[in-house]
Formats: sequence, C-alpha cells, structure tokens
Amino acid sequence: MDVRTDATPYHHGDLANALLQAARDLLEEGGLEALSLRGVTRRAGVSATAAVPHFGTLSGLRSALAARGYDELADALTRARENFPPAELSAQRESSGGRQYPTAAQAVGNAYIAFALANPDLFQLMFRNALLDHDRADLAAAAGRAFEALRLLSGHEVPGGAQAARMAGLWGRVHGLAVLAIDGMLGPLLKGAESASLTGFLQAALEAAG
Amino acid sequence: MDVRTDATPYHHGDLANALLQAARDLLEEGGLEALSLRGVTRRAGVSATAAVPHFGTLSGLRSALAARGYDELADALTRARENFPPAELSAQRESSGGRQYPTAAQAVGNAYIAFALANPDLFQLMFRNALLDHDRADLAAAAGRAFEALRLLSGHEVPGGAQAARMAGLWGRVHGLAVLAIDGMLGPLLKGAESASLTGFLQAALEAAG
DNA sequence: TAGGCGTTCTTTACATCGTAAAGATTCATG
DNA sequence: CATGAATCTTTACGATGTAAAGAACGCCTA
Repeated sequence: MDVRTDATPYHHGDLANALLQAARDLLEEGGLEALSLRGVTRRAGVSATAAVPHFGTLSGLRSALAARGYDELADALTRARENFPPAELSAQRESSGGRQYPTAAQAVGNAYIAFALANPDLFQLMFRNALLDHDRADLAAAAGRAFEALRLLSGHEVPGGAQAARMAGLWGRVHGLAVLAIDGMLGPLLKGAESASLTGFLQAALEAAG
Repeated sequence: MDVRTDATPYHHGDLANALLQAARDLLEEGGLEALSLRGVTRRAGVSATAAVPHFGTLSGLRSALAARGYDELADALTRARENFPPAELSAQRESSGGRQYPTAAQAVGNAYIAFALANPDLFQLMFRNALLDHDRADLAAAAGRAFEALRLLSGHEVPGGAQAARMAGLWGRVHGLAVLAIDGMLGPLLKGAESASLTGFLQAALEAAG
C-alpha cells in the first residue's frame, strides 16, 4: 500500500551525484576521517544504506571521489600548459628569446601544487591507494588521464632511458612539497625564510637547485 | 575475593611496550586501517580497554608509535652522516679531491628513502598530522630530533635567506619520491627506465637535474 | 494498457569499533 | 600495615560498515 504523502519522492533522481557532493563537503569539513557512508547519506537526507546501489562499499565511494579529483587535476595541468605563456609575458618572451618550454613546465608544476593546496584532503585521498579500488573503471581512467597530463612537467625530452628518472625527479619534488605543505610540515622552515607567503616559499623551493 | 588461579598475573609489567610492539605488527601486516585499540589489546592478550591507562585514546597510541618512528628516523639519518664516507671510498676521495659534503648529503637522502621503504606504513603514519597528537611530549621531542637531523640533507650553507627554501626543495624531493614509491605510483615510470630495481631508479631520479 | 522485472531506496539486523564509567587487583609509599 | 595511586577488567553506549529482505518506482514488452 502506498502511504507516501510527503513531497519527497521515493526515487531521488540523481542520488549518485548528490552523494558525491555531500562526500566532498564532508571531506573538506572534517578530513578523511569524517568521510563515512552514513554521514554522506545523512547529509543527503536518505537512508543509511542508500549509497550501496551506487557505490557498493566505502572504498567504492572513496574511489568515485578520487576519480573526480584525478579528472580535475588532469584538467588543471593541461589548462596550465595550454594557457602558457600568459599574455603579459609574451612580449618579454619574444624580445629576450627566453626558453618557453622550461617555464611552461614550471607552470604545470605550480598548477599541481595549487591543486593540492586548494583540495588538500581530496589530494591526500587520491594518493592513498590502500583506500581506493583501482579496479573501478572510472578511477583507473581518470588516474590514467592525470598521469598522462603529468608528463607536461617535463618541458623537453632527454636522451636515453633517463627520461623516466627525470620525470620521477620532477614529480617527486612537486609532490613532496605539496604533501609536506598540506601536512603543515614546512612551518619551521617557512619561519626562517624570506617570503612570508607559503606559495612564494614553495616557488623558491622549486627553483632552488639541488 | 581473589579467584585468579592461572599463571598470567593481573599486572602485565611492561604492557606499554608490548602494546606498541603489537601495534607495529598490526601496522606492518594490515596498514593504517588495521591499527585499532581493540586489535592491539587482543593481540597482547589483555582486555579491550587495557590500553587506556597508557595511551588514552587511539590517537595517543598512534602518536606513541609515530614517536618511535621519528626516533628511528633521526638515528638513521645521523648514522648515515657519521658513517660517511664509507671505507672503500676514502682512498678515492683523498686522491681526487672530490667534494665530501655533497655526497654525504646524498647518503642522508638515501637513508631517508631507505627508512621510508623499510617502514612504509609507519612512515605514512608519521606524516599524517591529522591522526597524531603533537601535544604529547614524546612525539614533539622525537619529531624535533628528526627535523634537526634532516638538516644534514643540505651539505653546505647558502648565502642569505635562501637556505630554508633550499632545505625545503631537497626535503621535498626525497619525501615526494618516498611517498610516491610507497603508494606504488612509480610503477609505469619504472617500467620505462633503465634500472629495473626500485632503489636504483630512485637513485637516478634523485640525481636527475631539475 | 496491463503485467512483470530490474533498479532504487528503506528497514532491519549484526559484528566491530572507540570510549566512558565503575569495579577489582596490585603496587608503592607513608 | 594501611591508604592511595596505578593498572587492568567488566560493562555499557553510540557510531560505523555491511549484509539481507522488503517496498516503491521506472521501464519494457506482450
């Protein structure tokens, strides 16, 4: 017997997206520990197990969220590369004959760090493979896109098989600075630095020679 | 009325250490998610809440474990610096006049990465500040020791306020490579590299110029 | 258009977890 | 030897992930 008299219909219509949005909110508000299936469904106003048909387990929800993160990261990296050089620098570049590709690669690195700082908890989730299910097709596809875009970190090719090691070195540096900054580990170093702003300090750290 | 007739005494004697050892075992076996207060006490053969007098909450247990990790990391870094140069290289160093400090700094970086690869889950725990309680004196002290030892990453001083940025750059590179390797992110890059071994690849990535 | 089926969502249930509180036991200190 | 502090157990409670069964809905087909 149909006893539903209130306005909310039995079927939500777009519950998967609503749950993902709620999950992202919870993640931003309380970090990874605050991301729970029950919390997500509670915020979306549905029953405690309503996420099961869409994501299965908690790891499924996390993976769907991480997939979105990888999509956004891939977009941010390719956008940083395509929008380079910025308009205000094109005149200078033409006159001085400065190298375009290296600084374009720097712009990609800056975009990587900017994404991490803008979405710290999502970024951490994306790189905790133990919490994710890489068998999910959407996650594997999005991560692949991001890794492909990551090659823009390297501005120029390098002879021999050293290209992979070079990529890893560049990636390691931007990734390490990103996670150290997210976890608040750079506080003491930042205090003894010239630039008071975190992004300025990270910029200097990126440019400092090894 | 005393009804205890079995051999196990009511007081354990060294439960704190036993719990920490059990915690470390659980961490190595099942990762961060497997580290639970109840699991630790279960493995130690005591009641479910026996850890409370020693560590308080779960975050307290994690912090005590992380403190041990920082102690070990500090030891590993200082040992790597003090044991440099290795005996087989001292003759070459004297004859060629090679720079000692930069390669000693490399040895410190290698020790950092070696520690992370040898204790992946402990390493991850140490750098997740949201899970730790830095008000605990032992954790703050051990972390301070490790950060002090970390300065050995920089082989020589640098003029002006750029020293902090240089330190961050060096730290970021070794830390980033360590966490990327731990999370299995370097697989695709490793496949297209010369050296098949992970440590050899990381070595090449460290030396690759930016 | 009516019936049936798969999907979506709810309800119920259960094991496990962190943690608080109170009691039992032992140690230490006077 | 007595008293209090520290250690450990027992009990209890709310929250979580997940499994299973049932209700409501959309859709496809006869």
